[in-house]
Amino acid sequence: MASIKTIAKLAQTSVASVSRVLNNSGYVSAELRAKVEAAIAQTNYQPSSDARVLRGGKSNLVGILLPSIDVQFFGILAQSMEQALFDLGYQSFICSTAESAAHEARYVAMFLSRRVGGVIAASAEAGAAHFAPLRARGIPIVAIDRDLHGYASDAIVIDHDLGGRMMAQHLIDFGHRKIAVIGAPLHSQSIQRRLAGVRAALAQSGLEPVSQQLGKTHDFAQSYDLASRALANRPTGLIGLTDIAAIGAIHAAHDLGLRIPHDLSIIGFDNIPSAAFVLPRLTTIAQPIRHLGRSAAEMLHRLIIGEPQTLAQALPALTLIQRDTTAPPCAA
Amino acid sequence: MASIKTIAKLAQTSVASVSRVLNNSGYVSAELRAKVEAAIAQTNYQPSSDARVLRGGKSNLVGILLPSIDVQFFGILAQSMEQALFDLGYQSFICSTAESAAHEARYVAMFLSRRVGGVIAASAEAGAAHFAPLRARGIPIVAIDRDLHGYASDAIVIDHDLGGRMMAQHLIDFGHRKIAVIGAPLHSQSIQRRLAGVRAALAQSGLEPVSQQLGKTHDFAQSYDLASRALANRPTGLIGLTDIAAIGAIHAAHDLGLRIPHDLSIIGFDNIPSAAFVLPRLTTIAQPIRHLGRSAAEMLHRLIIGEPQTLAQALPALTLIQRDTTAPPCAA
DNA sequence: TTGTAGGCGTTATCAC
DNA sequence: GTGATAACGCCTACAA
Repeated sequence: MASIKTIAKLAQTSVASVSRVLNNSGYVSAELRAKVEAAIAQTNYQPSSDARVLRGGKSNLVGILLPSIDVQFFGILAQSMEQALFDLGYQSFICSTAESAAHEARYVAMFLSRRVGGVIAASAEAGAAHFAPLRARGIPIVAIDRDLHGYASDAIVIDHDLGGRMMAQHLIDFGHRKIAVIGAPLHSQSIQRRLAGVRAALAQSGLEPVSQQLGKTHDFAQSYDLASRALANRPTGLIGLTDIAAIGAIHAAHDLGLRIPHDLSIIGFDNIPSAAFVLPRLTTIAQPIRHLGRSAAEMLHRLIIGEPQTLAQALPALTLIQRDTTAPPCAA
Repeated sequence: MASIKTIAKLAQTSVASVSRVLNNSGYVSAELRAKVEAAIAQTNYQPSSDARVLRGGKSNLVGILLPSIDVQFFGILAQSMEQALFDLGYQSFICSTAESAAHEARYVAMFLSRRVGGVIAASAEAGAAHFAPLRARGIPIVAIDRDLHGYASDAIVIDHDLGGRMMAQHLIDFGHRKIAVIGAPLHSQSIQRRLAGVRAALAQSGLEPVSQQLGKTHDFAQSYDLASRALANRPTGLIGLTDIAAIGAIHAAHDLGLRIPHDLSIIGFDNIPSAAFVLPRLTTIAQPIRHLGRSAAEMLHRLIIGEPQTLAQALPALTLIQRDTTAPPCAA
């Protein structure tokens, strides 16, 4: 593998001069610079990041910890973070933890040995102790989607509680009284928060869910099962804590012969692309996913370079997107 | 940052001994080992990968080049590769290239400076020259989903041509004669191959697409537009070169008042999770996505350690999954 | 304007 | 069994 020495030899000069043109620091004659650049081009030489880091430079590596990237919400989030970070000069390890603390711990150990400059995490557990070694070394951590009480330097987390309230209120405003809630994964902090918001709004109207079904995995098939169970209680409105849950519910309702929104109103959360492309089109609360990703990337960057944070980290608001799955309940 | 020296000092011994317990090589007395391990635990010390690599070790880094991970097909693929690779001891850079050769080149340069041990790529361009520097250094490249003529060490690519034929044949077997094709992104090699397969099968039955609409971006909204255009030619069957295309077509047909499959049959390709959760449920050709990802990871690993490849890299076959969007054409 | 040398954290080679 | 030490590739004083 070509090293700086190889280039120096090729250009008949010293490593110091090569280094100078590489970083254009110090003086180099135009002539020498030309020779060196020729050698570099010819060899396709790339300085070793390892050596640079070892020498005392920044690693420009960042770790991204997400439950998964095979569900679209996190796929979009991951891509927007990776791209923003790359443009800022960082390279990312995108890690899928499957909501498992054990997995997270393994990845954290890897981050440590790779000397990452920062971490963005949507962790399974709020305030998990395995983040302590990162903190101890002063490595900044940005929490995304979910808090990381006490361990995060900062956070990009939408108001899930409010989101939950919005979902419930939308159905209540339409006049629904028999409302069911389904969602997964149950141990996800954001899901729990949304659920709390839903229940709070319901309670304010003197209501309680006629059925509440939480599952472990975040997929259509399970959502279908949860919804089937919930529908046994004959709600007129159903809240999916994610779009995946809501879409599963559309199918369950369909298979039960229910017409949407005539017999059953359904609302979801996230506004993933599929939400607009199911039939009927799903009413949902939109999260500005890409925006969140970019914000997290920029926030981490500021943390890494030690720039003071702009306090007013105004995240774009959640917005209700009314499509075709919600309407007033039909007098039975 | 704690280094091996810190540990040595803490354990009152030399760096050499610490290194020995770290890699348990050579002799270390139980007593010394205990002291060293205590120091390591206490410090939460992790040896620097950079230094190890510099010293001459393997980097255990691999680069994964994909058009994107915000579409589910690639998200699933990326996650399965990353996980398999991590279990094999590698860390991955998952890079979204947006089908752009320029992006790819930037990432390749990064791979070079990071000294990755191998690369898995679904490249925008077959045989793109920017892979040459990797080849030159003997860095193995596994092509996935799409060939990389001349640049890949090996490839995990399904038979897209066959897949195309299967789609067309399914509709032909049902008796369809007026068949349209839509898909994107048009410059993707796999899309082109599937299209070729479709046209070949059609030609064998003396047919030609009544409309062929290819778009640039891989999303529902554009698919909707492509389908709307294609439907102007009144096909009885429509082939979506991806599930995304097919799902967009379902919506376009729906908005035009067409009943599926009564007025129009639709078939897709990939079998992403959404395919089973649209209404009506999409008939499609299933790719074993996760299996492909794992295979690519294992193949790259074998390449990296220099183990001879098992020639019979039997990939699981493509399978037709008939659901509710295809049926014989209705005599108009 | 250019070159020499030291040191970053590791591991392997050699003495002791 | 254990401890110095060289070397990996790079950058930066410092010397020339």
